Amino acid sequence: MARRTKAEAAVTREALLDAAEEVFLEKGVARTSLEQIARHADMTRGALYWHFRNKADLFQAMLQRVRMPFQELVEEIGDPSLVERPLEAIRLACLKGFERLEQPRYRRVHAILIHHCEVFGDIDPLAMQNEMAEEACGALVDYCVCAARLGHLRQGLDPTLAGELLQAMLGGLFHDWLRNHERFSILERGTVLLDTQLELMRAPPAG
Amino acid sequence: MARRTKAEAAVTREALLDAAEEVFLEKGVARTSLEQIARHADMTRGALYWHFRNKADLFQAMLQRVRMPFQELVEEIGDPSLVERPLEAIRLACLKGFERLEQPRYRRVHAILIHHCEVFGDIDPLAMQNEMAEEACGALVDYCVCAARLGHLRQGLDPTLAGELLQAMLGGLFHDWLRNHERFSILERGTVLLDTQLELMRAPPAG
DNA sequence: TATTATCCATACATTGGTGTATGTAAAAGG
DNA sequence: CCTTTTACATACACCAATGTATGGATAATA
Repeated sequence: MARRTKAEAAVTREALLDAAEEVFLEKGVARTSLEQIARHADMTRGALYWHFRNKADLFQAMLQRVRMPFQELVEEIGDPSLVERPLEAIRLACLKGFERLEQPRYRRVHAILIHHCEVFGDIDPLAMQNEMAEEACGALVDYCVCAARLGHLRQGLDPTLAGELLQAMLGGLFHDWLRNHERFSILERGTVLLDTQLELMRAPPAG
Repeated sequence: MARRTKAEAAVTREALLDAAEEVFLEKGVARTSLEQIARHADMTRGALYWHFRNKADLFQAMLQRVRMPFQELVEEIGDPSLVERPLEAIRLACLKGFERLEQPRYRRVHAILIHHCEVFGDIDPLAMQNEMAEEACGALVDYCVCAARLGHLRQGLDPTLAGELLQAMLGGLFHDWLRNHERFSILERGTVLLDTQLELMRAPPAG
């Protein structure tokens, strides 16, 4: 067969990553061979081994396409007045995250990372999950501490505990949804649950 | 070698299950061979294949030792007055669950099911997780509906949403703890988080 | 006590997957 | 236009794991 141009090669690489997402999600990472991925992309293992060193390398490249740190979500909103309304910042950032998660690529890759892969090679999925959770948790606690200083939190509610409650609730929702995304929309249910929880934690209007 | 007595054979079976727990948790289910499990129990694959048909059969037997349905926890408390205090029933049942999860066997097997195995053979871990989550969620919602009827829930708080919030929060805590149980005690942090959340959802004392 | 079934160890055949080596035709680059 | 490199396909050697077949020694049991 003829050699492909650079652009075509890039397309091939993306196609291999797309195929990896689909097959990983369906069969699990451990049970899918590189042969299955290659055939699913109408390629051979030769193409796969040219673009990636092995399965672990392919896996990391797949993750690289769906990075979504919590802080960036807040910054993307681009509303400077949110500094004075930390609870609203949490709300909008979470909604932005929900929306992004409903894109097939984000949903699939996160589902693979959390529910469809084990340790293999030099890949430790739990370490990656820990990193992401730490980032999100730390930010939420910080925002809650800030909210408490501004008197936005219900009296007597420890701000750290408030942040950890949010972290736990969002994490549980996240895991539950990724387990079977067809049961409900994370954007719809997430919005309702988040608003309810924030309402419980918010200081009642003065007067 | 000599044939073992029935009691010795039972001990062998348990030893194989214990070994499976430890190796599964350390290496992941997919990456551990039956040979590794057998050697870790000072046995050979011969013993393993005599007691279990294959890895999937061994896996199911391992799960069988740690069943913990939510309703049983409530019944085990054996306090009939809890019918009139559904929020307290939730609280005590969760605390009982936390305590049980700190036993190595429960912790290990649940960690394996949730974080260290993929689909294999006729085993679908996600389906099992779904079953357990459904049980717990349904019960929590029911208890919250009951609490609302008794006027124990904060005014304006939808009882179904309250139950789903609890479900999400507990699930998130559960997953987070199983990911790395050395970071904190689920009994301690779970108690604090649960009490905080219940306090937020409880109707303020009249008057 | 003779027989049978049990409990396991050992040995073997088979297979699916990996990594690499080699082939090759065209695109890049001068 | 010529050479080199690229972007794969094909082929091969290797290994680890599985399942089963067989062997053997004793507990169970009648």
